[in-house]
Amino acid sequence: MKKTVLIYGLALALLVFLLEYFEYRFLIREISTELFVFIIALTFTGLGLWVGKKLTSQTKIESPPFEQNEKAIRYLKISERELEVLELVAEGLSNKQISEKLFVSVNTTKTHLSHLYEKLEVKRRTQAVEKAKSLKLIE
Amino acid sequence: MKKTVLIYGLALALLVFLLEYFEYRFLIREISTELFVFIIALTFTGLGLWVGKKLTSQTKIESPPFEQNEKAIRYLKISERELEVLELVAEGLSNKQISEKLFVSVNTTKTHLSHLYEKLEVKRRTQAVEKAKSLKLIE
DNA sequence: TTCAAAATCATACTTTCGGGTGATGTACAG
DNA sequence: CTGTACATCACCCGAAAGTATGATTTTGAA
Repeated sequence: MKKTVLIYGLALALLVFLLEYFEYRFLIREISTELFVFIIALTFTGLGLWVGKKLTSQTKIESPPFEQNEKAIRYLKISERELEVLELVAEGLSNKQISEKLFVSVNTTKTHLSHLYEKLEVKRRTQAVEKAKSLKLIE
Repeated sequence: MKKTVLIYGLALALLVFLLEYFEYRFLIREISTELFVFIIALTFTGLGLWVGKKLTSQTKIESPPFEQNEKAIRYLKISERELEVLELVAEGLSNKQISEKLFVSVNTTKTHLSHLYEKLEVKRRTQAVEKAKSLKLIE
């Protein structure tokens, strides 16, 4: 942002001096003054647009890139592994599929899930996913 | 947008003519040419910035208030009742709870769900919810 | 080292889901 | 009137999910 302003300032200064240097030699006397003014106006309009775009494009946020609510995770004492299971549940995987992905037994997955249900105060996987999403624990 | 461009064009034209009219009378001879150029540059930079802002501010959308994809619902031949069940499933309710809410038997709910799974080409309720949300069938 | 939390797994049991099939009633278009 | 779509319900069966309890191992902090 500061860089943009600096570049713009330099460009402006340079142009002013160039114009000043050439003004009586070629431009002003050969082309009409109105055209001269028009060219300057157009040039700086372009520059203004460009700068405006530069300045706003950084402010404009397309789609918030998902900020995981780590505070909530810590507060609810949800462990790494439990969060992994939760993410896979949210993808619609069955306990069996989750177990295969994580290289553990189905029993382990079920244990993790039970703990998750307690911590999230829910009874079913669908509710867990809903709550986790609303709390931004997962995407 | 078109209005903005029009206003901008008129302003530009007007300014050019004004400057042309006054150029030899007062400005050019009294103030230095470099200052003259500078003022024009600054003015049109401002205009450029303003126009740029006008053009981009309309593109920015705050938060789309959820537009149900009715075309998809029709295309997938999902019935009213099925959609109701789907919404309740998405809220994390069990088949039993859904049945009680809709005053039907669990069997009916299960039948609706079976049809939904076929139409959505999924196997489980969690996947159905995921797909339905991505297709904007439900919120 | 000791203690606690986390991760792992097991066994047993209950509940819920989902698939398959078929039946009935209604409403609506052709 | 007849076929089609929809909604309703039932029964059965197997798979998946969830509960309860207990055990072992790992890990990291006190």
